[in-house]
Amino acid sequence: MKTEPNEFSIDDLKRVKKEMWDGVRNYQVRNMMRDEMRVGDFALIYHSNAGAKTGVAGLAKISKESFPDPTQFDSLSAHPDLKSDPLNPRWFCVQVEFLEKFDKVITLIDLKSDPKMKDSKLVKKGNRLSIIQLSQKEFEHIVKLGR
DNA sequence: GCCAACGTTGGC
DNA sequence: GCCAACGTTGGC
Repeated sequence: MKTEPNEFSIDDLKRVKKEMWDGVRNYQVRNMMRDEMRVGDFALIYHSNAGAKTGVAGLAKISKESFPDPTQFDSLSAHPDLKSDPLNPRWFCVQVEFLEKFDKVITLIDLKSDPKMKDSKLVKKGNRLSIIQLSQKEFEHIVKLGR
């Protein structure tokens, strides 16, 4: 799950323990959160736009399954969607809970040069989704690198 | 700051 | 439904 660390980082998640993953306004990503994520699923936290520290920063888990993203109805939020009907909401989010911060960031450069990651959606060009699915093996490999 | 690679919008 | 124009993302 991508986040810009100057907006919300793994350190912020560690401090607040749990956070609503709101603001997603992409249908594919919404569908992943709404239809596939379940309580207890693991999620790697990825720092984007972080210069040399762009990469995977830590581990979290899903602590609450999808619910309507309240920020879509808030005209003062960063991503209001006034066309979304409160009785039939368009956007959903999940809640994420901190598990651990990795000792070092596994940089995108590391991952791109890693043969075990060569088939991963994470290193494929053109991916702009803020949530990217990994295989079990890819996930376990990154966790091992992080620890 | 640049720009490729998207996704969305809206006229037709 | 098509597609040009536009806006956004995110690595570099």
